[in-house]
Amino acid sequence: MDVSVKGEYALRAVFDLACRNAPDPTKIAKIAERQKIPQKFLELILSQLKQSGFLGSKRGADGGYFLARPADQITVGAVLRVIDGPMRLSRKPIANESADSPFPELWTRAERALSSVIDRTTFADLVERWKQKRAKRVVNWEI
Amino acid sequence: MDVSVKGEYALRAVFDLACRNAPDPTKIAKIAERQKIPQKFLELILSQLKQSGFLGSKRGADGGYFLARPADQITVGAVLRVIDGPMRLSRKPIANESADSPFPELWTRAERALSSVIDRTTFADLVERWKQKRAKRVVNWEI
DNA sequence: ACTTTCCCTAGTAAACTAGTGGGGATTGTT
DNA sequence: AACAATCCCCACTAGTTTACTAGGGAAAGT
Repeated sequence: MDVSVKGEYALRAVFDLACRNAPDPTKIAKIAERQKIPQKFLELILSQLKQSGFLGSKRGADGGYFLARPADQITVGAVLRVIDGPMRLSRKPIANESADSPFPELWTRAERALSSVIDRTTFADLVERWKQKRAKRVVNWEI
Repeated sequence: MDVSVKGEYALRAVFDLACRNAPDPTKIAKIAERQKIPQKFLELILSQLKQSGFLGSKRGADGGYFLARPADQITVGAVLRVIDGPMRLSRKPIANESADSPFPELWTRAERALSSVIDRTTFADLVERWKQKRAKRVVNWEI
């Protein structure tokens, strides 16, 4: 029960776009190269992220992908959910399964806990934290 | 990224044993019947739970399985981990992958959140909550 | 026209999931 | 000692999912 490779690629791709928050599109090839993702596979993923409304695209000579809305309005959880499917601990109960079990309540608690992290973290947060971390490291190197 | 059927079976089996906290062993067939788990599959799971130290067993005419330690010392998380594998959001970094990414930190936060639920919930907790719930329901019916 | 890009459908090897089957080893009972 | 009940162990498998790859087609810039 971990995030799929595909899911991680999707996050890395969105993060890549969030870093350069330029409005001009970034080419698939560039993202693939920087993030070390098989290009054809990435095409698939980006297309899916577009269908889901996270990304926009432009085609032709200097086309590419770009964020469809500001980075502080895209959460890690939302991206993960469209790529990897709903991220629940419980599974859907089969037909006439007696729900007389202590687990459903446990699952909702667990899901809430998980959600409190991934649905409250936006890509803007990630970029900011990452920049601060880099800054810190540079300072330490200088000393 | 949800709990496998096998994982859920394991939890239900341990819960079943935790409910009747008798020291005398319970037969696989009984657990399978009560929890509606394919018997042969359950054998596999119980054996694995025994290898991992959660259960003990006795064989022969009236053998069966029993909890190897008190229910308040077995957590949901621990059981889930031995059956479904480590429950991390991150995946192991491949060889020389640059760890220069904002995700590892996010994953540890998410894992901690999840852990705060599943590693702090013991089967004793589950049994207690479940009994209270039943009691409540009965009272409501009576009124 | 021509190239560069995104776009779309399909296929596929390997791994994993959720089981099943067959028999052996132990233990309690007759 | 014979026997039945039970756990124990190893292998096998249909179906699904994962992580890709192949091969083109459509639009936009120059």
